[in-house]
Amino acid sequence: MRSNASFRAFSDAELSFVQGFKTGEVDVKGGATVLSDGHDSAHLFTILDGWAVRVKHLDDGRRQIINFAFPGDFLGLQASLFDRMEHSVEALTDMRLCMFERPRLWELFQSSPSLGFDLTWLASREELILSHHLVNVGRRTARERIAYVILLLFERARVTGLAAEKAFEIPITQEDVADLMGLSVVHTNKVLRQMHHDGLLTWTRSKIIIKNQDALSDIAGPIAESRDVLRPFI
Amino acid sequence: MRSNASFRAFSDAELSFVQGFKTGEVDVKGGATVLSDGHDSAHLFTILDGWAVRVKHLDDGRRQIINFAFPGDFLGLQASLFDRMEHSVEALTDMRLCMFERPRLWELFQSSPSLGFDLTWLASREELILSHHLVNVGRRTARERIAYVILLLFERARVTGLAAEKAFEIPITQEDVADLMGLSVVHTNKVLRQMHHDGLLTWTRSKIIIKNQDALSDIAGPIAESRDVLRPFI
DNA sequence: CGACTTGTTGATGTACATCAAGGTACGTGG
DNA sequence: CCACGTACCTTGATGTACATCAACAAGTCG
Repeated sequence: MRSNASFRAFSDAELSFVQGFKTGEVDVKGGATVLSDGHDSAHLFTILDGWAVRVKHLDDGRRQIINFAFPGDFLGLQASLFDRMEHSVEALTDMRLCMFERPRLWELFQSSPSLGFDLTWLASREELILSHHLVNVGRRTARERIAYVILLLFERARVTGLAAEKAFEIPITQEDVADLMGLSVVHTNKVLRQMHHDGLLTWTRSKIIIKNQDALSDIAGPIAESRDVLRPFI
Repeated sequence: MRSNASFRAFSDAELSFVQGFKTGEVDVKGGATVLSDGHDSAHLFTILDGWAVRVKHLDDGRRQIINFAFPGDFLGLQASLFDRMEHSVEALTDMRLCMFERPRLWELFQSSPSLGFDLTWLASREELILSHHLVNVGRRTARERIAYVILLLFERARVTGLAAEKAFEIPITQEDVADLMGLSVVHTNKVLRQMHHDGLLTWTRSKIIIKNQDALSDIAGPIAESRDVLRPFI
């Protein structure tokens, strides 16, 4: 874990505390539901490996992805603070999770201010990303939204180590992009084809190649600029 | 402040700490910009009185409201954690703010775990609300979205003490609703007129009367259910 | 091998945006 | 007090970016 570049360095004191706080690791199969809407959870998780989505299913089948979740992200905080999930978390790939006991969350704040601070940092950062999604879905065209998502995924894949120079593999379908950005699959596909035709990128069966990053950035706009500060440990 | 029902009870220790942490109060005129996009801020605020919006202005004039902000809400956390605002905060009404020094944020976590915990709670709750907005804007019809906002505002006005039984005054225009829910003003107005015609509500110049709350709730769906837990002090 | 998932494409439909015009309240200066 | 501007709301006509429907192609999997 220490070797993973997406975590910040942490002190020995923090390390020993985290070791005590942690109750084990779990493996989850791709496609499984990690946390489910409407339920509570006795555990908190941080992602050690694998990708997930936080997703809201409406009763009539409509589906909105709230955000992707990557290694280093924290899962289940809402269930802990509000006694109930308001969305589900579903594994996109096989995952490895670090598990904590929920009742000890309060203990964490008392014993380790720095880790408490990190938690606030994570929650605030997640909120920042959701505000970006909201701006995109609310006020930007399909082309802008999709360029934004592509760059977002590219950035994340790079950090996670899935990406080569300009090409990367992702466990994401076009339907996922559509459900994140409030579009239909069909329209998403058409925009993607158009972008392909314009020489911006290639998307073939979960492999994406960026052909013209500058042009994509222009379309995506300043909101896509990475605010990728060093991420806290937890 | 203690008398305001939207804050939780707090201990004497917390009280004295907060008194020390606080550097003063500020009054802000309605319409003023409290925090501006792209800038940093040397201060953090909690809202003692008045309403605001957190809003993103795109270069071509498009405008997305990220959320409303009410008494008890915390402003400027993002600027503190990420050294830069990614949206502006604009006062809708005259406001009274409680001001803190940003460098002392870290001190807060060290001295008072309970207040640190509250901060995480607030950040997580804001994230929860943004996820609701995202689901609405991404996957629900104009009518659903607007019913959702009406009930949201009604709930907030009640807590803030602006609302009578079924009628309330708000410092919000139809344009604000449109910009929150990713709609045009014109279409928002048409839906509102239709709702009026259907006997659901009346909206006349910043005064709203709920005529049929059950029907509105049905349209708004379960997402509008208030998750209104007791709010922490800070 | 069929069943299923994912991607692709064209035809058609519609929920929304945009444009244009006017109406009502309220403020402000003469 | 009136003339004027301005902010907000209202309504109809027109346009379009998107959704929906339908069909098929190409993997992939048990």
